[in-house]
Amino acid sequence: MTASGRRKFRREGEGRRRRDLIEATLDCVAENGIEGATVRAIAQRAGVSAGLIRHYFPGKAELLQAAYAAVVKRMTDQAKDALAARDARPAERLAAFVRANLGPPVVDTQIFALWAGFIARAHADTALAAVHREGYLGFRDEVESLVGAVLEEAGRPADMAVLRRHAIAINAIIDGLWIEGCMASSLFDEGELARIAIASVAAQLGVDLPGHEGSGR
Amino acid sequence: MTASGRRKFRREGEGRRRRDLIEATLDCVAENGIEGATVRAIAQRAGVSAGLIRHYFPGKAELLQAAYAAVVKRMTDQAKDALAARDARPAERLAAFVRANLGPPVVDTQIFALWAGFIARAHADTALAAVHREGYLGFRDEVESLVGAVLEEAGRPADMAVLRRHAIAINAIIDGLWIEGCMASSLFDEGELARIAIASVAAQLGVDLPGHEGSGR
DNA sequence: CCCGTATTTATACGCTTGCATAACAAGCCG
DNA sequence: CGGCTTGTTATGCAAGCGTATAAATACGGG
Repeated sequence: MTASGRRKFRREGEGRRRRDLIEATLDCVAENGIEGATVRAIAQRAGVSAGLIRHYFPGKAELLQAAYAAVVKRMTDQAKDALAARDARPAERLAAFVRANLGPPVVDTQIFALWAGFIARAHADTALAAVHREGYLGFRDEVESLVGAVLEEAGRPADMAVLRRHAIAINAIIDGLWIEGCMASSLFDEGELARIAIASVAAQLGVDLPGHEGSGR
Repeated sequence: MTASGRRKFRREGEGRRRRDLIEATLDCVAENGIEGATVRAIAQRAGVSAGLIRHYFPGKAELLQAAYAAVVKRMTDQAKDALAARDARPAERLAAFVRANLGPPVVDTQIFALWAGFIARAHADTALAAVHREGYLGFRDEVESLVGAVLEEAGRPADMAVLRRHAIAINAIIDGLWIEGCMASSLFDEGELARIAIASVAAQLGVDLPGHEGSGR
């Protein structure tokens, strides 16, 4: 008898392993904060030994960066899906965009925990900050171009400066409501955040948007 | 020769020491994130030995709670000062409130770093979460009562539900702009955030507020 | 079928962390 | 001015961290 206590294992492709490790990292961060994402905890959740992490990532820092990039991608993809789905009127697309960002898949305790954990760390970690900035600017550009189309449709085309201010404000509304929703989801009815946001955006732009009370119902 | 390498020290009152330790904790968190706030780092910055912390706080967790409570107090006090200063028209008070929350003392990298660090941890630490919730609800109540007064002045008193929705939206605008300002202050001119917020709030409520472009200048 | 290689595990190392403890000294009270 | 209280320091400890390294295993190509 060999008495070999060594674990059996299967070899996996690099892509698969990296994905699993990132997913395990996100689970750990969501559950116990970023400080709960230790190398050992991540490895255990991924079902591998701790040393394997350093076979696929130069260090823990790089794994965290990859994990945060995955979070950013998940959030922005959700929003962009909402845009691709409708190629209808600009006002409808803007409303759908707002709704997508304040609905169940994005407004989520776990995603917020990830966001908060990484945002906090981004202050001391310039690499994480870069990942964040990239995703953020993409989001804001999206809002700006949507607003431009909506105002054009309404016959009130706006110059760049006005457009920029609208985008900043609308972005703030979405962000603010998203945070409130994530941190105290029990305080809001289903769809309430989206309705508040759409009404607020409509007031901001001085247009009617499908889905809020002043829109013909 | 005694060869005593032991440090000289002065005895201080309890209040003073606790305040210094909290201040040192905030400095550490702001500088290196919450993970940079180790017992030893805090003690060094406070100019005392590490063991003293446990003489004034049961453990590190309680020190962090006290520090976060100090942050919350600092932020809300700033805003409430803006209210006390003017007992003029409700519209002016609301504008001052918004401006106070989006000006230099509150919009600040360091305060944001503190906020982000604690918010992230609040997900796994129920005591911190309680501290946060308390400060947050106070803020929102303030907004709600201000909005009520403004609408009353405008001759359009609103029922509770409408008031609540307005407060949620306005709170979101302030929060969102605050975050944007803290994270990318270089992207905004001086006072720009406050101007955008006031314009947005004015549009939201359908009233004129002192300090935005449609207000008679 | 066996060898070679790349994946994976296991173990150990150095460091830092929060916390406990005991020695020490500052300042008050008699 | 000497003793006592207690604020304060210094030292040590066990646990946990990220990382380095070498052994062991899976699995494809000869």
